[in-house]
Amino acid sequence: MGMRTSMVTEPDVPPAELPPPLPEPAREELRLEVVLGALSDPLRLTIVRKLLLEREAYDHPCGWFGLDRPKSSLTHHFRALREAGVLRQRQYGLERRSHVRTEDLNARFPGLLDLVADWEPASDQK
Amino acid sequence: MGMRTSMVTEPDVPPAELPPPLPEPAREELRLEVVLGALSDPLRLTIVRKLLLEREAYDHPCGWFGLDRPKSSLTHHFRALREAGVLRQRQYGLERRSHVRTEDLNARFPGLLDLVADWEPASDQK
DNA sequence: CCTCCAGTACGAAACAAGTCGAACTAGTGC
DNA sequence: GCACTAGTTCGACTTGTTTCGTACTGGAGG
Repeated sequence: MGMRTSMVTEPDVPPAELPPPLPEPAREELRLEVVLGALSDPLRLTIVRKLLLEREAYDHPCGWFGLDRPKSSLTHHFRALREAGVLRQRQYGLERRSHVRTEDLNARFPGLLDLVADWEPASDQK
Repeated sequence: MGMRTSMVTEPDVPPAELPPPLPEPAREELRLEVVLGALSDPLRLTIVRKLLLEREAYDHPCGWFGLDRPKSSLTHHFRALREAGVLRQRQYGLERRSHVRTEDLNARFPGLLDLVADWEPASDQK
C-alpha cells in the first residue's frame, strides 16, 4: 500500500481490491483427520451446509447465520473451521466474511462437501 | 435356545452359523457427525484404512493390526468405530473380528470410504 | 472525539476423549 | 481342572473441547 498518491491510471489489482484472507492452511497442508474433526460438530456442519446451499453473494458475514449463541462461541467455531481449512475468512471493514474453500476441498477430498450439503440435522438439534 | 436335542436334519441357518454382530446402529440410524467424529482420529483412520486396503479374509481379529498400544486402548477405539457404525464386530470364539460396513456407509455417505482409503498418515504419525 | 457495533481475546468452568495399568472374563487345549 | 490367551471393564489421570461472560479492538458515522 501507499506509493501511489498521484498520476496513476492503470489498474493495480485486477478485480476490486480483495482483502487478504486470514491465516489458513494451504491446500497441500489440508489433513483429512483435521477436516473431519472440524466437521464432526452439528453447529459447524450447520454453518458449512448453510454456506454451501445459500451461497448467494459469494461470502457472508459471521453474524448472518441465525445462530443464537454468544459471539465468543461463534468466533471459536468459525476459527476452528478456518484453521482446519474448511472456510476462508476475509476482513471487510468491520465484519469478517466467510466462504467455503470448495475448490481446495474438492481437489483434496472429493465428495466430502456433497456429504455436508446432503446432511440433515437430527430432530433434537439445538 | 435348546428345544432341539434330537432327530433334526434340516439346516437351521443358511450358510455357516455366523455369530451375531455386537450391538451397532442400524443403517438408517447412522449420523454423519458421529461417523466423521469417529474418523477424525489418526489411529482409527489407520484401522479403517487397513481394513479397506488389505481386506483378504473378510474380517480380521482385533490384534491383527500392528498397533502397539495397550489392549484397553484398542478396545476403546474399536468400540468407538463400532458404535459410530463404521465397523461391524463379531465374536468368533475367543477373538472379536471386525470389518468395515462398506455397504451401509456407501449407501448413506457415498464417497466417504474412498477418502479414508486414500488417506495417508502424517509423517509424525505415532 | 465520541459512540456504536462486529467481532476478537482471555480466562474459567464443565465436560468429553484419549491413555493406560490392573484386575477380570471366557474360549481352547492339554 | 489348569494354564494360556484375546479381549473387556473399571478407574484414574491427563489432555483437549465446548461454552460463555467480560473486557477489549478497531472501523464507520455523526
